[in-house]
Amino acid sequence: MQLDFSIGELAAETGVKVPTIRYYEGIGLIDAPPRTSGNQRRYDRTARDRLKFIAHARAMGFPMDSLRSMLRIAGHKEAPCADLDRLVRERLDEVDERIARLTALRGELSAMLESRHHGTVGECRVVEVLSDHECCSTEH
Amino acid sequence: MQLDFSIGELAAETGVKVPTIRYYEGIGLIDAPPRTSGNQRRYDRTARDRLKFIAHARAMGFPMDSLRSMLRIAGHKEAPCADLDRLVRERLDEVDERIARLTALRGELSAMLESRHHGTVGECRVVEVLSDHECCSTEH
DNA sequence: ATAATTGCTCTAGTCACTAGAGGTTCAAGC
DNA sequence: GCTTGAACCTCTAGTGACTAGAGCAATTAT
Repeated sequence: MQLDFSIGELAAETGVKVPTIRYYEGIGLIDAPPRTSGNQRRYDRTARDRLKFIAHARAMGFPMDSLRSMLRIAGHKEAPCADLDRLVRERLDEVDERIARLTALRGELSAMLESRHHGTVGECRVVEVLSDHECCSTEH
Repeated sequence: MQLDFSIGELAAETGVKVPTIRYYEGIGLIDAPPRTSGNQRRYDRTARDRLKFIAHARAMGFPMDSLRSMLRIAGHKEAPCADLDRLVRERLDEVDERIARLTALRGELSAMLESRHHGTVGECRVVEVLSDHECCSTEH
């Protein structure tokens, strides 16, 4: 439990910005670390790992809520993995759905570009398509 | 140019909520419509189409900035389509990239689920993977 | 004519940060 | 040991794109 990192070093290690680290502490996502006699934060490796976990999960698009759940679960090392698995699976489903929606959108966008128009905005299919949801083949 | 819709009717027609319509007016995304003698907003079909355009483009994930550009361009009916095309093409590229990133993420998530663990969080690969970016095959 | 609904403006709240002011502490060089 | 400059501290306020609520006025239906 050595007190190794200043907040700046922690930021450099994890890629999370200094004010964001303080913000995370403020909202209770990470614990308040011990301080030096001069009131500066000092973090240990455990804190660093926890912040890496957070940074990575955020980068993967996990919402803040899921993060809190995951952190809570990850704290109970003897607990069953099922809950954690469920969160990951939910996220996986979300990702699948977003891929599907984006793929549909992709089709729409490229159809817009392909439909030849007469060179002026007035006759342009892009405007038309964007104004009229009915002409889309898919939902979004 | 008949004055047909109250703000509530416009909301019902377009799917954009009433306060959001007022917000759009406030930030100058749509024009301030004429008012009744009692100071209520009355919209015509042109305004409705414009709002539909906005709603649809937003639903397709166009950022607010692109929206403003598109609206500006769409207003000049005699202008060439090239600028509008460029916006759509940019968006298409963005969508392609997001699909690629999500697909990579999908792989990571399902790999997490597949790697068999021993039933407790302590040995769980999910925690490990989330803590350690190095073990990822891709960037996010 | 009255009641219910819808509308009006204005302020403030949300989330996840980010920026800045104004002041203190730490680490390095001399 | 002292000084300098970078990094740290707290606090307030701002961001974008809305959303919620208060308190009041207008419209619409009965």
